[in-house]
Amino acid sequence: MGSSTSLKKNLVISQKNQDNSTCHPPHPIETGHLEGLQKQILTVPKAQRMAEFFSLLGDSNRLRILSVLARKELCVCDLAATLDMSESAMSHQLRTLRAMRLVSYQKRGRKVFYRLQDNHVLALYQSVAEHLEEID
Amino acid sequence: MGSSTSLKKNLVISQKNQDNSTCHPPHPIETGHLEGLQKQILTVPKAQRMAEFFSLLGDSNRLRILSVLARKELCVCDLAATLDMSESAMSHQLRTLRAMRLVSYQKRGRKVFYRLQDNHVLALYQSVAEHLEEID
DNA sequence: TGAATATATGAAAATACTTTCAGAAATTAA
DNA sequence: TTAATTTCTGAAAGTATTTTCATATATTCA
Repeated sequence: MGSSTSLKKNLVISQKNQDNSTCHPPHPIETGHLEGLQKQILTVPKAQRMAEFFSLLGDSNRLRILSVLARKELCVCDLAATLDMSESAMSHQLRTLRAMRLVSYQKRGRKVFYRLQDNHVLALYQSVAEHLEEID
Repeated sequence: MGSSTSLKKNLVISQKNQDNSTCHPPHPIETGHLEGLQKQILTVPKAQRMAEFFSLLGDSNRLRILSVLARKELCVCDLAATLDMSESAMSHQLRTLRAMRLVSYQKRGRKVFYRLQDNHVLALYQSVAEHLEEID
């Protein structure tokens, strides 16, 4: 069982806007007051890695998969049945979760059982759940 | 200044797989042992709201915008210059951040200054930063 | 071994997201 | 008022992601 992922957007791309005239009616900005700022902000590579991680949680099917696995390890077909997804779609999603090490798996007979890799992710999404209740 | 957003994927869609034969070589699954599970998992609407939130953080430009605003409120054109994005792209991104109430803004003269709405988001992404350092 | 079951995979189709482009709207200054 | 500046907007273009479909691989059982 190999491994590969999607979520490429945040991995590689960069280097747009090579010429520094980013503003469309270009205006003479004195960037002096911005330089200090530029050194402190999230670097592009870090932002990309972080965004890749958040993107992983930015899909309701993946979140539901994680919420099921939080309670019980489960094989692919039961996951698919529980969440009303095709087994193929489930398999693709599990692959991306695997690639980011959010789940681990164990083969038993012809079934493959998936489980959460750790509880860090759960903590994270509980934190978001709270935030969402706050802003309502 | 109106408001509208993207990130539609997690908002509305559902109801795929209307027929219950989700498994491709359909197999007679006894769903009895899954019913308890289905009641406890994240509901689709909740998962969608949560995914929508994570998606918002799932873009490196948006994360960098937030990281800049964490230090200092800034107008659109300075944000654009700092992060090397076009002002139009910046404006579009700020709109989605506004729509999800992660940033607020204040108009002064012809400039519009954006700032973080609260520090909840920062806390969240610090938590992810830690996770990312762990798994390296 | 052959048939059935469970999962995985690549490619194409279906969707979704982000940026650019062209131009509108609002504000300021001359 | 006219010109310049700043931001916003809708639509199209460019890119990315997710699902489906067809098929491959692996395991079990008869």
